Amino acid sequence: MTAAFHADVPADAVDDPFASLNPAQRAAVEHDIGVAPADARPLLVIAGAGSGKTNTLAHRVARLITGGADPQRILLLTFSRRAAKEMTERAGTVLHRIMNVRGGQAAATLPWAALPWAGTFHSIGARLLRDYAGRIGLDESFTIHDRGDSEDLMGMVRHEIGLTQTQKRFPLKSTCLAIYSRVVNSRDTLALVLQGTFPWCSEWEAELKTLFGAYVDAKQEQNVLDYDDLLLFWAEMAADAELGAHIGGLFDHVLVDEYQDTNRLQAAILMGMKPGGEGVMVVGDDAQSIYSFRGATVRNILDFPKQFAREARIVTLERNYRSTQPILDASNAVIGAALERHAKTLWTDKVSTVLPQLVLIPDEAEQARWVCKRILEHRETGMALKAQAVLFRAASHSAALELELMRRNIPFVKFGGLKFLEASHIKDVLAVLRFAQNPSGRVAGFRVVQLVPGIGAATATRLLDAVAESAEPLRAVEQFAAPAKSGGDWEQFVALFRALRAPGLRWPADIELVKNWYLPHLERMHDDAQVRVADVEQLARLASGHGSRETFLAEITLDPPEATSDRAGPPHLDEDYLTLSTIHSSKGQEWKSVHVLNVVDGCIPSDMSTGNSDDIEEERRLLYVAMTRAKEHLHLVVPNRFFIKQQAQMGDRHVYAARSRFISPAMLKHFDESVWMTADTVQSRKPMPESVRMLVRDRARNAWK
DNA sequence: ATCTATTATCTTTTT
DNA sequence: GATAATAGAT
Repeated sequence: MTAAFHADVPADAVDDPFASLNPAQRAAVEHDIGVAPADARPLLVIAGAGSGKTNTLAHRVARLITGGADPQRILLLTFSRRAAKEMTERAGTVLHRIMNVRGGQAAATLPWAALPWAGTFHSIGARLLRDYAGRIGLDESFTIHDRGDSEDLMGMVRHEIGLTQTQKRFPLKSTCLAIYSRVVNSRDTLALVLQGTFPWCSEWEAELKTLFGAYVDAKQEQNVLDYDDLLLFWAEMAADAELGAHIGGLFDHVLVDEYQDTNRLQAAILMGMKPGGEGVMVVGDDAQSIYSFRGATVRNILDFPKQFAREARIVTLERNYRSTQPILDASNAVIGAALERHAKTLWTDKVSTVLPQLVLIPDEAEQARWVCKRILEHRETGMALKAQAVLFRAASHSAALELELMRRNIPFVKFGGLKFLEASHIKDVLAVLRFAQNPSGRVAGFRVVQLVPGIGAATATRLLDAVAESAEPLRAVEQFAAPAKSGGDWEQFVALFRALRAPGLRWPADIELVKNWYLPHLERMHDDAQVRVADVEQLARLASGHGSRETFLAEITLDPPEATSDRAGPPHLDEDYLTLSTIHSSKGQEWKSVHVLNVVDGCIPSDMSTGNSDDIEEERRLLYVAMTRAKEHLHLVVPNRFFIKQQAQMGDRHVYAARSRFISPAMLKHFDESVWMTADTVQSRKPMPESVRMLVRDRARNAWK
């Protein structure tokens, strides 16, 4: 259908819809257009920060379609769901513009049903696994564990095989899962991962190996998959000669965004589907690689050109459309000090006399006040809150600022950190739905059953065993002899379970049933039931937007609502609000004004990752990413005194922090340095803070330990 | 066997 | 300052 458009439109039309692209972007967009799909060379686009990467990808997709590609056969893999959505919309916009330019009739009839195969690696993996479940010995009613669920299952297995009773403390379940995940995603051996990333767990290598084996068995028995399985199983399918070719054959074009943050497993998926590299295009920037803690490796980008049967073409985008030259100068200086990177210097024609600001502040409380003040000043000059953001290394770093913003009634939305899904009442509701969907899943079942008064761990285990042995889960539940004291509460649960398993049930009726059953328990268990009820209502609203219980459960775990604000639900879209975000979650975004909090050693780089030089280099890139989010105004804030929560034996304390090591004295010329000290502050410093006395006392005591 | 209170441990970033 | 394993009360 779309091929027809191509035929009757000259590529060099006067009203060229691609006129806004620069030569490098154009080269990427036009790469091998008109070449038979099977002959197209792979393409690597190295796209510097703010170089119009999204725009280029969107134009590329549109160009492929006008060139005759079938949108149903384009696979577009992005890093987040949000990015997939944005990319799809942008491509649609470009396409519509092209069609309008090239004669209205076509535009009116264009069947632009978006891109059905645009999404994250994980969500596309989930979909393929659901489609091919039968072929690979998987029951298609599988449920997907989020990180919390996976940790709980790891904990259950660890307990079952007796690793909780060891002499010396065994690693926490969260650590065990982190190690396991790292092994899977990096495709390294357990020994190597332990040595490189978790040296303090090395002594447990043999036990960990046993534990992971049992964990994998448990997942299979219970018909659950964790995040890593979505990639792992996909990679396994892709590695199979026949199945891999079949799945690869579903697509003519495979485009991958943020390729610097993919791991070896993801690269293997790509290789398995398209060993010849035909129709493969990846976009990334090694200077913005910030996810190595998740197994991502820059090697994917570096090795890409020679990885396939056909050598890849490389296009580099160096022109920056986002920031002013002074902001770029400072950012380039920071990344220029990196040990190893692809030489690439961003440039722009956006002149400005405003240098990025580096401001020294007495302490964190003052930092919060100062940032609020600057934000309001910006707004006075007509800059909406939506055009401003505050970025930080760890979610907890914004606590003081959040208080100050609330005190001043400045609306904000926070990205990153604690999620909606981690609240216990939300987990309860989802666990009920998950248990109904897949009664073999013990993590969900274990949680749900214990909500009934009088039922604890022991009874729950007996029930789950009964369910596992029975062919018909509902019957096992109905016939189960619950403790007498659970009485009516138990009967109500059985009634709920029966209703949820009934064949005629139409989503989202499920959620109403669960809500009615759960609310009384919520009142009973929590004093602050009010707020929690509002969260459950919010979840119910979310649920009604999905087609079925199965898709709702899958999508909510793969694409959790990521913003949290203190009120239930984010502010309305038409309202103006400030963005607070971890640097990781700020990837791909931009604002007119950006504040970066705590630009001190101990935060950036984080205390946690000063171990080896690779970690430190990643922290440097993190600062680079934060700085390059700014279009016009960039403020780096350096609190002099900085409160940290340390190990118990040291106690909480203030430390006198130094400016981040990533901003060397030689770089100061790129900044406008200032010191902020109010009369207010000078006075408040007179009384000795309590915690400083504590530190002295602790030191005296520790000297004898 | 369940529920409640107490003590010891660890505290980044996320699909 | 939350979480997890443990001890004690019902």
